[in-house]
Amino acid sequence: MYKSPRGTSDILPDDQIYWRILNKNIEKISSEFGYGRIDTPIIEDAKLFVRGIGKLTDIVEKETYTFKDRGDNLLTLRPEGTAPICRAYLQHGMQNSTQPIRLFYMLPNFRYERPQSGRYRQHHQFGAENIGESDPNIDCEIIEYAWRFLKNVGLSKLNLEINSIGDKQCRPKYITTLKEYYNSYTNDLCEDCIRRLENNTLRLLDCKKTECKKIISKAPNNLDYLCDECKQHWELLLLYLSDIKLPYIINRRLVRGFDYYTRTVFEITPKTIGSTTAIAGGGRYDGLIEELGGPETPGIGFGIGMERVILELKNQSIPIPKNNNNKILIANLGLKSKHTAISIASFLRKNGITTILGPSSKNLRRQLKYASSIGSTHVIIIGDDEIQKNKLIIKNLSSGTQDSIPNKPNDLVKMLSNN
RNA sequence: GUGAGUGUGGCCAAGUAGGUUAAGGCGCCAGGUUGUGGCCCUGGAGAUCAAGGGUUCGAAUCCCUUCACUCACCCCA
Repeated sequence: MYKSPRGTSDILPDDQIYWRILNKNIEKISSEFGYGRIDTPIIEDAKLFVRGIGKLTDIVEKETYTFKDRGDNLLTLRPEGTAPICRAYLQHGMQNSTQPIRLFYMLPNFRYERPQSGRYRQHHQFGAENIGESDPNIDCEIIEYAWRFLKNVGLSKLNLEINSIGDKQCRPKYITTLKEYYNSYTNDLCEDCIRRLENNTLRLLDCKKTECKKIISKAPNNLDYLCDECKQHWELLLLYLSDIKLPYIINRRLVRGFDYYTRTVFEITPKTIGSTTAIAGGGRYDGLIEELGGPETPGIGFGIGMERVILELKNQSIPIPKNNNNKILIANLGLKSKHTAISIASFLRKNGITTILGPSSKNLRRQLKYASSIGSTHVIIIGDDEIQKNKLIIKNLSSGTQDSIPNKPNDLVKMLSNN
Protein backbone atom coordinates (compact mmCIF):
# COMPACT_ATOMS: atom_id res chain seq x y z
CA MET A 1 0.00 0.00 0.00
CA TYR A 2 1.16 3.53 -0.67
CA LYS A 3 2.08 5.74 2.25
CA SER A 4 2.86 9.41 2.45
CA PRO A 5 6.62 9.88 2.10
CA ARG A 6 8.70 9.80 5.26
CA GLY A 7 8.42 12.96 7.31
CA THR A 8 5.28 14.18 5.54
CA SER A 9 1.70 13.84 6.69
CA ASP A 10 -1.89 14.37 5.66
CA ILE A 11 -3.86 17.06 7.43
CA LEU A 12 -7.17 15.31 8.04
CA PRO A 13 -10.51 17.14 8.44
CA ASP A 14 -10.47 16.93 12.24
CA ASP A 15 -7.13 18.74 12.39
CA GLN A 16 -8.05 21.45 9.90
CA ILE A 17 -9.56 23.57 12.65
CA TYR A 18 -6.03 24.24 13.95
CA TRP A 19 -4.88 25.43 10.56
CA ARG A 20 -7.91 27.65 10.18
CA ILE A 21 -7.14 29.27 13.54
CA LEU A 22 -3.50 29.77 12.59
CA ASN A 23 -4.31 31.23 9.18
CA LYS A 24 -6.89 33.57 10.64
CA ASN A 25 -4.44 34.86 13.22
CA ILE A 26 -1.67 35.21 10.67
CA GLU A 27 -3.84 37.48 8.52
CA LYS A 28 -5.04 39.46 11.52
CA ILE A 29 -1.73 40.15 13.20
CA SER A 30 0.04 40.82 9.91
CA SER A 31 -2.52 43.44 9.04
CA GLU A 32 -2.11 45.01 12.49
CA PHE A 33 1.64 45.28 11.97
CA GLY A 34 1.24 46.47 8.38
CA TYR A 35 2.91 43.57 6.59
CA GLY A 36 1.91 42.44 3.10
CA ARG A 37 1.66 38.83 2.09
CA ILE A 38 4.12 37.28 -0.32
CA ASP A 39 4.09 33.76 -1.77
CA THR A 40 7.25 32.49 -3.39
CA PRO A 41 7.64 29.34 -5.52
CA ILE A 42 8.35 26.00 -3.90
CA ILE A 43 11.40 25.59 -6.13
CA GLU A 44 14.30 28.00 -6.45
CA ASP A 45 17.67 28.03 -8.15
CA ALA A 46 19.86 25.82 -5.96
CA LYS A 47 22.55 28.50 -5.82
CA LEU A 48 20.21 30.88 -3.98
CA PHE A 49 20.45 28.80 -0.83
CA VAL A 50 24.14 28.04 -1.18
CA ARG A 51 24.84 31.77 -1.32
CA GLY A 52 22.12 32.71 1.13
CA ILE A 53 22.22 30.19 3.95
CA GLY A 54 25.88 29.24 3.61
CA LYS A 55 27.67 26.43 1.84
CA LEU A 56 28.89 24.76 5.03
CA THR A 57 25.64 24.83 6.95
CA ASP A 58 24.05 21.44 7.58
CA ILE A 59 20.90 22.51 5.81
CA VAL A 60 22.66 23.12 2.53
CA GLU A 61 25.23 20.37 2.93
CA LYS A 62 22.90 17.48 3.61
CA GLU A 63 19.30 18.54 4.03
CA THR A 64 18.10 20.08 0.79
CA TYR A 65 15.98 18.35 -1.83
CA THR A 66 18.00 19.28 -4.89
CA PHE A 67 17.44 17.93 -8.38
CA LYS A 68 17.93 18.70 -12.05
CA ASP A 69 14.88 19.44 -14.13
CA ARG A 70 14.50 18.43 -17.76
CA GLY A 71 16.26 21.57 -18.85
CA ASP A 72 19.31 20.75 -16.74
CA ASN A 73 18.61 23.52 -14.23
CA LEU A 74 19.68 22.69 -10.70
CA LEU A 75 16.69 23.41 -8.46
CA THR A 76 16.10 23.14 -4.71
CA LEU A 77 12.85 22.71 -2.80
CA ARG A 78 12.63 25.70 -0.46
CA PRO A 79 14.26 24.80 2.89
CA GLU A 80 13.61 28.20 4.52
CA GLY A 81 11.81 31.41 3.76
CA THR A 82 14.23 34.29 4.08
CA ALA A 83 16.54 33.80 1.09
CA PRO A 84 13.66 33.50 -1.43
CA ILE A 85 12.11 36.67 -0.09
CA CYS A 86 15.35 38.56 -0.40
CA ARG A 87 15.55 37.24 -3.95
CA ALA A 88 12.03 38.55 -4.62
CA TYR A 89 12.94 41.88 -3.01
CA LEU A 90 15.74 42.33 -5.50
CA GLN A 91 13.93 40.83 -8.48
CA HIS A 92 11.01 43.22 -8.13
CA GLY A 93 13.14 46.24 -7.41
CA MET A 94 11.72 46.77 -3.96
CA GLN A 95 14.92 48.59 -2.98
CA ASN A 96 13.56 51.48 -5.05
CA SER A 97 10.45 51.85 -2.90
CA THR A 98 10.35 53.64 0.41
CA GLN A 99 12.20 51.56 2.99
CA PRO A 100 11.67 49.47 4.96
CA ILE A 101 9.64 46.82 3.14
CA ARG A 102 7.39 44.69 5.31
CA LEU A 103 6.50 41.20 4.05
CA PHE A 104 5.03 38.02 5.55
CA TYR A 105 4.52 34.49 4.28
CA MET A 106 2.95 31.17 5.23
CA LEU A 107 4.54 28.44 3.16
CA PRO A 108 5.77 24.85 3.27
CA ASN A 109 9.50 24.18 3.66
CA PHE A 110 11.38 21.00 2.86
CA ARG A 111 14.39 19.54 4.60
CA TYR A 112 15.75 16.06 4.12
CA GLU A 113 16.33 15.03 7.72
CA ARG A 114 15.33 12.25 10.09
CA PRO A 115 11.86 13.01 11.39
CA GLN A 116 11.15 13.17 15.10
CA SER A 117 8.81 14.99 17.40
CA GLY A 118 8.09 18.41 15.92
CA ARG A 119 10.47 17.84 13.04
CA TYR A 120 9.31 16.91 9.58
CA ARG A 121 10.61 16.78 6.03
CA GLN A 122 7.75 19.01 4.99
CA HIS A 123 6.76 21.64 7.50
CA HIS A 124 5.03 25.00 7.33
CA GLN A 125 6.42 28.28 8.48
CA PHE A 126 4.72 31.55 9.08
CA GLY A 127 7.41 34.17 8.81
CA ALA A 128 7.93 37.87 8.28
CA GLU A 129 10.77 39.97 6.96
CA ASN A 130 11.48 43.64 7.44
CA ILE A 131 14.02 44.78 4.88
CA GLY A 132 15.81 48.08 4.51
CA GLU A 133 16.02 49.47 8.03
CA SER A 134 18.60 48.77 10.73
CA ASP A 135 17.17 50.71 13.65
CA PRO A 136 16.69 48.47 16.71
CA ASN A 137 13.05 49.48 16.99
CA ILE A 138 12.55 47.24 13.94
CA ASP A 139 14.14 44.36 15.84
CA CYS A 140 11.71 45.07 18.64
CA GLU A 141 8.80 45.18 16.18
CA ILE A 142 9.69 41.82 14.63
CA ILE A 143 10.05 40.17 18.02
CA GLU A 144 6.76 41.61 19.25
CA TYR A 145 5.06 40.48 16.04
CA ALA A 146 6.16 36.85 16.54
CA TRP A 147 5.44 36.93 20.25
CA ARG A 148 1.97 38.39 19.91
CA PHE A 149 1.03 35.89 17.23
CA LEU A 150 1.83 33.01 19.58
CA LYS A 151 -0.10 34.68 22.37
CA ASN A 152 -3.06 35.35 20.10
CA VAL A 153 -3.43 31.73 19.03
CA GLY A 154 -3.68 30.86 22.71
CA LEU A 155 -0.21 29.84 23.84
CA SER A 156 1.13 30.82 27.22
CA LYS A 157 4.18 29.61 29.17
CA LEU A 158 6.62 30.90 26.55
CA ASN A 159 10.18 32.12 26.92
CA LEU A 160 11.76 34.74 24.69
CA GLU A 161 15.50 34.31 24.49
CA ILE A 162 17.68 36.89 22.80
CA ASN A 163 21.31 37.47 22.06
CA SER A 164 23.55 39.54 19.82
CA ILE A 165 26.22 37.83 17.77
CA GLY A 166 27.79 41.02 16.43
CA ASP A 167 28.36 42.11 12.87
CA LYS A 168 31.01 41.54 10.23
CA GLN A 169 33.33 43.89 12.15
CA CYS A 170 33.28 42.40 15.62
CA ARG A 171 32.05 38.85 15.12
CA PRO A 172 35.23 37.52 13.45
CA LYS A 173 37.28 38.95 16.30
CA TYR A 174 35.11 37.24 18.86
CA ILE A 175 35.29 33.95 16.98
CA THR A 176 39.08 34.16 16.95
CA THR A 177 39.10 34.82 20.70
CA LEU A 178 36.76 31.92 21.27
CA LYS A 179 38.91 29.59 19.16
CA GLU A 180 42.00 30.59 21.10
CA TYR A 181 40.21 29.89 24.35
CA TYR A 182 39.01 26.50 23.18
CA ASN A 183 42.33 25.44 21.73
CA SER A 184 43.65 24.84 25.22
CA TYR A 185 40.76 22.49 25.99
CA THR A 186 40.76 20.28 22.90
CA ASN A 187 41.39 17.15 24.99
CA ASP A 188 38.30 17.72 27.12
CA LEU A 189 35.85 18.39 24.32
CA CYS A 190 33.21 16.02 22.98
CA GLU A 191 33.51 14.76 19.40
CA ASP A 192 30.91 17.15 18.08
CA CYS A 193 32.62 20.14 19.62
CA ILE A 194 35.94 19.23 18.07
CA ARG A 195 34.21 19.41 14.74
CA ARG A 196 32.41 22.63 15.70
CA LEU A 197 35.68 24.26 16.62
CA GLU A 198 36.61 24.18 12.97
CA ASN A 199 33.45 24.82 10.98
CA ASN A 200 30.83 26.25 13.36
CA THR A 201 32.70 27.90 16.17
CA LEU A 202 29.79 29.81 17.67
CA ARG A 203 27.85 26.59 18.09
CA LEU A 204 30.40 25.47 20.66
CA LEU A 205 28.45 27.62 23.10
CA ASP A 206 25.32 25.58 22.52
CA CYS A 207 26.62 22.11 23.43
CA LYS A 208 24.51 20.20 25.96
CA LYS A 209 27.17 17.78 27.18
CA THR A 210 28.17 18.30 30.82
CA GLU A 211 31.90 18.17 30.13
CA CYS A 212 31.53 20.95 27.55
CA LYS A 213 29.22 23.04 29.70
CA LYS A 214 31.99 23.60 32.21
CA ILE A 215 34.20 24.97 29.47
CA ILE A 216 31.38 27.13 28.15
CA SER A 217 30.75 28.74 31.52
CA LYS A 218 34.24 30.22 31.55
CA ALA A 219 34.34 31.08 27.86
CA PRO A 220 34.75 34.72 26.83
CA ASN A 221 31.38 36.48 26.74
CA ASN A 222 30.31 37.53 23.26
CA LEU A 223 28.49 40.58 24.60
CA ASP A 224 31.81 41.93 25.90
CA TYR A 225 33.24 41.77 22.40
CA LEU A 226 30.56 43.73 20.55
CA CYS A 227 31.82 46.78 18.68
CA ASP A 228 30.41 50.15 19.72
CA GLU A 229 27.71 50.20 17.02
CA CYS A 230 26.55 46.67 17.82
CA LYS A 231 26.62 47.35 21.53
CA GLN A 232 24.49 50.44 21.15
CA HIS A 233 22.07 48.59 18.89
CA TRP A 234 21.81 45.78 21.43
CA GLU A 235 21.24 48.05 24.40
CA LEU A 236 18.60 50.07 22.61
CA LEU A 237 16.78 46.87 21.67
CA LEU A 238 16.65 45.86 25.34
CA LEU A 239 15.22 49.29 26.22
CA TYR A 240 12.58 49.05 23.52
CA LEU A 241 11.56 45.59 24.67
CA SER A 242 11.15 47.02 28.16
CA ASP A 243 9.04 49.85 26.73
CA ILE A 244 6.47 47.32 25.55
CA LYS A 245 6.93 45.18 28.68
CA LEU A 246 7.96 42.14 26.72
CA PRO A 247 9.85 39.85 29.11
CA TYR A 248 13.10 38.52 27.67
CA ILE A 249 15.89 36.25 28.75
CA ILE A 250 19.39 37.09 27.60
CA ASN A 251 20.99 33.86 26.48
CA ARG A 252 24.53 34.47 25.32
CA ARG A 253 24.72 30.84 24.23
CA LEU A 254 21.97 31.37 21.71
CA VAL A 255 23.47 31.12 18.23
CA ARG A 256 21.76 30.10 15.06
CA GLY A 257 22.50 27.82 12.18
CA PHE A 258 22.37 30.10 9.20
CA ASP A 259 25.47 32.00 8.18
CA TYR A 260 23.57 35.14 7.34
CA TYR A 261 22.66 36.21 10.85
CA THR A 262 24.18 39.35 12.35
CA ARG A 263 23.54 41.21 15.61
CA THR A 264 20.14 40.27 17.02
CA VAL A 265 19.15 36.60 17.19
CA PHE A 266 16.18 35.28 19.14
CA GLU A 267 14.11 32.20 19.81
CA ILE A 268 10.79 31.58 21.44
CA THR A 269 10.56 28.27 23.30
CA PRO A 270 7.79 26.69 25.36
CA LYS A 271 8.47 26.45 29.07
CA THR A 272 7.01 22.95 29.04
CA ILE A 273 9.42 20.53 30.65
CA GLY A 274 11.24 18.38 28.19
CA SER A 275 10.55 20.49 25.15
CA THR A 276 13.60 22.57 24.40
CA THR A 277 12.93 23.00 20.71
CA ALA A 278 12.15 26.48 19.55
CA ILE A 279 8.77 27.07 18.00
CA ALA A 280 9.92 30.40 16.62
CA GLY A 281 13.32 31.71 15.68
CA GLY A 282 14.82 34.58 13.82
CA GLY A 283 17.35 37.31 13.65
CA ARG A 284 18.96 40.14 11.77
CA TYR A 285 20.71 39.52 8.44
CA ASP A 286 22.33 42.77 7.44
CA GLY A 287 24.68 41.17 4.91
CA LEU A 288 22.31 38.84 3.10
CA ILE A 289 20.91 41.10 0.38
CA GLU A 290 24.43 42.11 -0.56
CA GLU A 291 25.52 38.48 -0.58
CA LEU A 292 22.73 37.82 -3.09
CA GLY A 293 24.02 40.52 -5.40
CA GLY A 294 22.07 43.51 -4.18
CA PRO A 295 23.10 46.74 -2.51
CA GLU A 296 24.13 46.77 1.15
CA THR A 297 20.77 46.43 2.85
CA PRO A 298 19.82 45.56 6.42
CA GLY A 299 17.01 43.14 7.23
CA ILE A 300 15.48 41.12 10.03
CA GLY A 301 12.85 38.43 10.22
CA PHE A 302 11.39 35.45 12.02
CA GLY A 303 10.04 32.02 11.20
CA ILE A 304 7.45 30.15 13.23
CA GLY A 305 6.95 26.41 12.81
CA MET A 306 3.23 25.78 12.42
CA GLU A 307 3.42 22.08 13.21
CA ARG A 308 5.28 22.94 16.41
CA VAL A 309 2.69 25.54 17.34
CA ILE A 310 -0.06 22.95 16.89
CA LEU A 311 1.88 20.42 18.97
CA GLU A 312 2.22 23.00 21.71
CA LEU A 313 -1.46 23.96 21.51
CA LYS A 314 -2.24 20.30 22.10
CA ASN A 315 0.42 20.04 24.83
CA GLN A 316 -1.02 22.97 26.69
CA SER A 317 -4.56 21.64 26.10
CA ILE A 318 -5.66 24.94 24.62
CA PRO A 319 -9.41 24.73 24.04
CA ILE A 320 -10.39 25.00 20.40
CA PRO A 321 -13.63 26.86 19.67
CA LYS A 322 -16.25 24.54 18.25
CA ASN A 323 -18.46 25.20 15.29
CA ASN A 324 -21.95 25.51 16.75
CA ASN A 325 -23.72 26.06 13.48
CA ASN A 326 -26.75 23.98 12.68
CA LYS A 327 -26.10 20.88 10.66
CA ILE A 328 -29.07 19.31 8.94
CA LEU A 329 -29.64 15.77 7.78
CA ILE A 330 -32.56 15.02 5.51
CA ALA A 331 -33.88 11.53 6.08
CA ASN A 332 -35.86 10.25 3.15
CA LEU A 333 -37.97 7.13 2.81
CA GLY A 334 -38.83 5.85 -0.62
CA LEU A 335 -38.32 7.12 -4.15
CA LYS A 336 -40.93 9.89 -4.12
CA SER A 337 -39.53 11.51 -1.02
CA LYS A 338 -36.07 11.45 -2.47
CA HIS A 339 -37.01 14.07 -5.08
CA THR A 340 -38.32 16.37 -2.39
CA ALA A 341 -35.31 15.69 -0.18
CA ILE A 342 -32.88 16.55 -2.94
CA SER A 343 -34.53 19.83 -3.75
CA ILE A 344 -34.85 20.88 -0.11
CA ALA A 345 -31.19 20.04 0.49
CA SER A 346 -30.21 22.13 -2.50
CA PHE A 347 -32.32 25.04 -1.31
CA LEU A 348 -30.96 24.96 2.24
CA ARG A 349 -27.37 24.87 1.01
CA LYS A 350 -28.02 27.86 -1.24
CA ASN A 351 -29.10 29.65 1.92
CA GLY A 352 -25.94 28.86 3.79
CA ILE A 353 -27.15 25.94 5.87
CA THR A 354 -25.02 22.83 6.15
CA THR A 355 -27.14 20.04 4.75
CA ILE A 356 -26.51 16.38 4.15
CA LEU A 357 -28.82 13.92 2.47
CA GLY A 358 -29.41 10.80 4.56
CA PRO A 359 -28.26 7.47 3.14
CA SER A 360 -31.51 6.56 1.43
CA SER A 361 -30.66 2.87 1.20
CA LYS A 362 -31.13 2.68 4.94
CA ASN A 363 -34.29 2.67 7.01
CA LEU A 364 -35.26 5.62 9.16
CA ARG A 365 -33.63 4.24 12.26
CA ARG A 366 -30.28 3.91 10.52
CA GLN A 367 -30.57 7.35 9.01
CA LEU A 368 -31.15 8.86 12.45
CA LYS A 369 -28.25 6.88 13.83
CA TYR A 370 -26.12 8.23 11.04
CA ALA A 371 -27.30 11.77 11.78
CA SER A 372 -26.21 11.40 15.40
CA SER A 373 -22.85 9.98 14.50
CA ILE A 374 -21.95 12.85 12.18
CA GLY A 375 -23.08 15.45 14.70
CA SER A 376 -26.25 16.72 13.05
CA THR A 377 -28.32 19.17 15.06
CA HIS A 378 -31.60 18.58 13.22
CA VAL A 379 -33.14 15.91 11.04
CA ILE A 380 -35.83 16.61 8.47
CA ILE A 381 -37.91 13.52 7.86
CA ILE A 382 -39.72 13.04 4.57
CA GLY A 383 -41.73 9.89 3.91
CA ASP A 384 -44.86 8.94 2.01
CA ASP A 385 -47.15 10.45 4.68
CA GLU A 386 -45.38 13.79 4.46
CA ILE A 387 -45.44 13.82 0.65
CA GLN A 388 -49.16 13.14 0.71
CA LYS A 389 -49.88 15.96 3.18
CA ASN A 390 -47.18 18.24 1.76
CA LYS A 391 -45.58 18.43 5.18
CA LEU A 392 -42.23 17.77 6.79
CA ILE A 393 -41.16 16.49 10.15
CA ILE A 394 -38.37 18.42 11.75
CA LYS A 395 -36.66 16.82 14.69
CA ASN A 396 -34.23 18.50 17.05
CA LEU A 397 -31.61 15.95 17.94
CA SER A 398 -30.39 17.49 21.15
CA SER A 399 -33.83 17.89 22.73
CA GLY A 400 -35.39 14.95 20.93
CA THR A 401 -38.55 16.93 20.18
CA GLN A 402 -40.14 17.05 16.75
CA ASP A 403 -42.85 18.94 14.89
CA SER A 404 -44.86 18.38 11.76
CA ILE A 405 -44.72 21.54 9.67
CA PRO A 406 -45.90 22.59 6.21
CA ASN A 407 -43.39 22.03 3.42
CA LYS A 408 -42.33 25.66 2.96
CA PRO A 409 -38.60 25.92 2.27
CA ASN A 410 -38.44 29.61 3.18
CA ASP A 411 -39.84 28.89 6.64
CA LEU A 412 -37.27 26.13 7.04
CA VAL A 413 -34.47 28.54 6.26
CA LYS A 414 -35.83 30.93 8.87
CA MET A 415 -35.95 28.18 11.48
CA LEU A 416 -32.53 26.75 10.77
CA SER A 417 -30.44 29.80 10.00
CA ASN A 418 -27.55 30.26 12.37
CA ASN A 419 -28.08 33.93 13.02
C1' G B 1 24.56 10.13 9.04
C1' U B 2 24.70 7.94 14.59
C1' G B 3 22.10 5.54 18.80
C1' A B 4 17.78 3.32 21.29
C1' G B 5 12.78 1.40 21.21
C1' U B 6 8.49 -0.51 18.63
C1' G B 7 5.79 -3.17 14.38
C1' U B 8 -0.59 -8.34 15.72
C1' G B 9 -7.94 -6.28 11.39
C1' G B 10 -9.50 0.98 10.06
C1' C B 11 -7.94 2.30 15.58
C1' C B 12 -6.40 0.51 20.75
C1' A B 13 -4.45 -3.94 21.83
C1' A B 14 -4.01 -9.67 24.68
C1' G B 15 -0.94 -13.54 23.42
C1' U B 16 6.45 -14.41 23.25
C1' A B 17 10.06 -20.91 28.40
C1' G B 18 7.03 -22.80 19.95
C1' G B 19 1.55 -26.75 19.96
C1' U B 20 -4.78 -27.52 16.74
C1' U B 21 -10.13 -22.40 14.93
C1' A B 22 -4.80 -15.51 16.83
C1' A B 23 -8.52 -13.06 22.82
C1' G B 24 -10.98 -8.52 23.99
C1' G B 25 -12.45 -3.32 23.25
C1' C B 26 -13.57 0.88 19.82
C1' G B 27 -15.28 1.61 14.98
C1' C B 28 -17.95 -0.58 10.67
C1' C B 29 -22.28 -3.65 8.65
C1' A B 30 -26.93 -6.01 9.86
C1' G B 31 -31.02 -7.50 13.06
C1' G B 32 -33.85 -6.64 17.68
C1' U B 33 -37.75 -1.55 16.46
C1' U B 34 -41.35 -3.30 8.53
C1' G B 35 -41.41 5.45 10.31
C1' U B 36 -37.66 7.64 15.12
C1' G B 37 -31.03 8.57 16.97
C1' G B 38 -27.65 8.64 21.47
C1' C B 39 -28.15 3.57 25.88
C1' C B 40 -28.77 -1.69 25.56
C1' C B 41 -28.91 -6.86 23.39
C1' U B 42 -27.72 -10.37 19.28
C1' G B 43 -25.17 -11.63 14.96
C1' G B 44 -21.61 -10.55 10.92
C1' A B 45 -17.53 -8.84 7.95
C1' G B 46 -12.51 -7.58 8.39
C1' A B 47 -5.44 -10.16 9.93
C1' U B 48 -0.83 -13.46 4.28
C1' C B 49 0.71 -11.47 13.02
C1' A B 50 5.62 -5.28 8.83
C1' A B 51 8.27 -8.08 4.56
C1' G B 52 11.66 -11.94 3.07
C1' G B 53 14.61 -16.00 4.43
C1' G B 54 16.17 -19.75 8.15
C1' U B 55 15.67 -23.43 12.48
C1' U B 56 11.65 -27.06 13.65
C1' C B 57 7.09 -32.40 12.89
C1' G B 58 5.02 -27.50 14.09
C1' A B 59 6.72 -20.22 14.37
C1' A B 60 2.97 -14.09 15.91
C1' U B 61 6.53 -16.41 19.49
C1' C B 62 13.51 -18.55 18.27
C1' C B 63 17.66 -16.82 14.56
C1' C B 64 19.24 -13.68 10.26
C1' U B 65 18.27 -9.77 6.70
C1' U B 66 15.42 -5.79 4.99
C1' C B 67 11.68 -2.10 5.57
C1' A B 68 8.59 1.17 8.28
C1' C B 69 7.27 3.98 12.57
C1' U B 70 8.67 6.51 17.25
C1' C B 71 12.23 8.92 20.28
C1' A B 72 17.03 11.05 20.95
C1' C B 73 21.78 13.09 18.77
C1' C B 74 23.72 16.21 14.74
C1' C B 75 20.94 20.32 12.98
C1' C B 76 16.61 22.98 13.02
C1' A B 77 10.60 25.79 12.85
